[in-house]
Amino acid sequence: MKRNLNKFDLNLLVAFDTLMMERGVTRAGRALGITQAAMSNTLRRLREIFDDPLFVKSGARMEPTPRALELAEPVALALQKIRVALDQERFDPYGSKRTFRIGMLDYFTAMLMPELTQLLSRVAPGVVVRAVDVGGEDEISALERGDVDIIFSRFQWVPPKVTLNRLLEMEYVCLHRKNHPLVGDGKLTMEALLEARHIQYYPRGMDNTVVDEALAERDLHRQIVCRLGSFGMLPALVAGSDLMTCMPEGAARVMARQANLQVSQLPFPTAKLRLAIAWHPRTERDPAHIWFREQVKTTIERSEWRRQPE
DNA sequence: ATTCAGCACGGTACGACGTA
DNA sequence: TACGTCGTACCGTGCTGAAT
Repeated sequence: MKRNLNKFDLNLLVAFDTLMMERGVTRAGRALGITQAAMSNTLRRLREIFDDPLFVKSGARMEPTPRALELAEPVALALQKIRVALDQERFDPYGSKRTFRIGMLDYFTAMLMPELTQLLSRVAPGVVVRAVDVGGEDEISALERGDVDIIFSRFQWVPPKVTLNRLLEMEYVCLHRKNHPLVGDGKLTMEALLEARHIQYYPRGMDNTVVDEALAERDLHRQIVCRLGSFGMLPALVAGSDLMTCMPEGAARVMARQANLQVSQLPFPTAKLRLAIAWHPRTERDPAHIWFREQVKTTIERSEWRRQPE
């Protein structure tokens, strides 16, 4: 059902969110600084709009209906974004000359930086972003030392004092040159994958790749003839040979576009790469940091490499 | 918690007026 | 004549207090 936002009173979402938290009309009204009667009327309007009771009496409390539970998270997230946006008025991005440091592996840099810098050139032309290559356990200590402002990475574990915001999951894929002799009609078979010679990319802090772990579970191994600790030479090596490499889909799409390569789905399932950003609580309420985290999140949410290829 | 009556406030429509 | 601004009347919305 489509709603016209012009006709929708967005204050109702604040009331809904408060009802979810307080589980009572009187308590929610008190929290919002209105009388219980006004709150009851607000609930009536919410019920009309969503065509659902939303909250039903259960003992002394008003419990949410399934429809209310369905709405709760998206409404809370939207309100959180608005609150963050309103907090930003104390930081002037357009006039700022600040440098923000992101700790991330080099292939995340390739994924994030083109679109992030493009976004910043419009909204904060004086802001500088510095990519700091950190890996594995170093990531958290770099954050704690204040060497970086945020980390964009996969995290197996973070200490409780670090705030983590999971953003996306990504499949692993295989990257190779176009018209590769082992890849017929654009589909990569297990036989071809095992017959091919591979470059293994192993950034700092990642001893074994997810793909090799998934193969090992099947008692299989790919032929690794070259191991690289950095991302820089990968596109040229893959483009100029019959070597294949496996990596997260987002990075593979960026590389494929840059070096005119081909991305193929793996012929077996692997664990997904779970990407998140993390920051230290001391920067939690800092308007400049809040603003910068939003820019990073927005870039990731809108990024080209998250969209399905045509 | 719900409903109702009364009240305040803001938005909209419309006419009068001034200006280019 | 067209356009913008201002004042006024009307209406819808949301509030409070009281009754249920």
